[in-house]
Amino acid sequence: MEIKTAMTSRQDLFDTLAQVGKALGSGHRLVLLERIAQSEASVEALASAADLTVGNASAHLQHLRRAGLVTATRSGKQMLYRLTDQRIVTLMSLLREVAETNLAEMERLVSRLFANDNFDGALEAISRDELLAGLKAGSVALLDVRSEDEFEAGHLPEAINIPLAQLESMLEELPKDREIVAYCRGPYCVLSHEAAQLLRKLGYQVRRFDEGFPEWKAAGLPIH
Amino acid sequence: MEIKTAMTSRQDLFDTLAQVGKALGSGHRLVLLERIAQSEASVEALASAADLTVGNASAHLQHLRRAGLVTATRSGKQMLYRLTDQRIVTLMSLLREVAETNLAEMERLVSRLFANDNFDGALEAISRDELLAGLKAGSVALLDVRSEDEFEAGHLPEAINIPLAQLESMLEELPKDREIVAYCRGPYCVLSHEAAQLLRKLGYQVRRFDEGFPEWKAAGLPIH
DNA sequence: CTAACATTCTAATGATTGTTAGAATAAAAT
DNA sequence: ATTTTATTCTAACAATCATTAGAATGTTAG
Repeated sequence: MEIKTAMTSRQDLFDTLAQVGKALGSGHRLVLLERIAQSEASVEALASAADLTVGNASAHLQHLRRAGLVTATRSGKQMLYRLTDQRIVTLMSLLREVAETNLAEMERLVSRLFANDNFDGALEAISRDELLAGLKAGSVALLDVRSEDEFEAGHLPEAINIPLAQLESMLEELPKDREIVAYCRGPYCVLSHEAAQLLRKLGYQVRRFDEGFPEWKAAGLPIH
Repeated sequence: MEIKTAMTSRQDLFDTLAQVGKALGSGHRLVLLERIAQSEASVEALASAADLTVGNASAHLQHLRRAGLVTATRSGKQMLYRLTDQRIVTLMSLLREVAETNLAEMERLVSRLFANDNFDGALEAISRDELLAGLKAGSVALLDVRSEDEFEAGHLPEAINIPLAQLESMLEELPKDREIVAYCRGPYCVLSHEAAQLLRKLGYQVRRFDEGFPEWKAAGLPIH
């Protein structure tokens, strides 16, 4: 009898832990989390980022909320969702690493996502350590190609912001004397990739950062 | 059209990533993983550890396998399952930390699991850093209260193994001159807790380690 | 070759989850 | 007060998942 209650409370504990796992067990929710990690955002903004109906997005957000991954506060008519905890970014990075290491399909999907990268490896990514070294040496300029509100909510130091859609018409903003490093939301965000491709076609020295703003912030590096 | 294919391959990628999340989204699978993290084990052993029928355990193990978290090799009539990757232990630790930080219910469940700890805080746990310091100073003796085969498959350096069930009849094995630190499978394993309680009742100087063997190993610390 | 054993597969069941459309709620603007 | 806007809730349905019992597969021992 004693043993049985011990067993069930142990199982209850793992079931509760599993709630957090379950929250990470939906592609739609992972996309929502990736977007929330950039900046707090309204249900409508999140629904559009994840390509969901508002009702459905709201339901997924409740799910994330029950799992303790996000919190919501009201601001006027809107509810703004944010991550409860920077460790959630680390959790997602680790999930990604484990998946990339152990699931053969991931490799195929990643290369399909970045499929138009057919410029003989020129669009190779730059790692966090290389980027830090380049920034210290003053040899690279940072370009943030996310939307303005994501940029406003936080960005890498010294970065300039040109959302991808406006890039071609705002080339004069770019420095000519340094290599440009473009970044965006994270490893599976295509914005920096497309920016790098466009700029390279136009003759710029450019690479993309292989992570994004949330990973930089979660690593405790300085932000603005 | 181009955008649509980009969108779907992006969604496919997150869906595949979500497979790993889903694998972590079941209490039964988390219990299986905790046990597998101790040592490779047969389906029957795993089923019994998680209190499942063999068929059901097998189905869950297939699920974990498809998610890339475990691999299986045949040894005679048995299939032996093991973790693909030490990072999975880290992933579970992070899951636990996030859950404990952000889910109020976790606290209640943890304290219920260790409910008979009513010895005025005497059974307080010792952290990894304190343990390392104590080992270096030679002031603590390590006691592994897991089963023999888990111990054989790997244990903390200098630890002696007395499975909990035999502890009371093997007290002469314990050193009298040092504080004893008991450990077992991990933070949610009750074995070390019950051992510490028993020994304390018998007058020993004893605490429990607040993690377990898998976390120690995943941290890259030396094992035997 | 046959028997015994460990595991996986299959089919059927109930339980849980994802999704949509539309009603209900809550705050802000007219 | 009424309307508009943003979000959540409800009910319903389809899809997926967990579980069991039993058949099928593969391996070892006699």
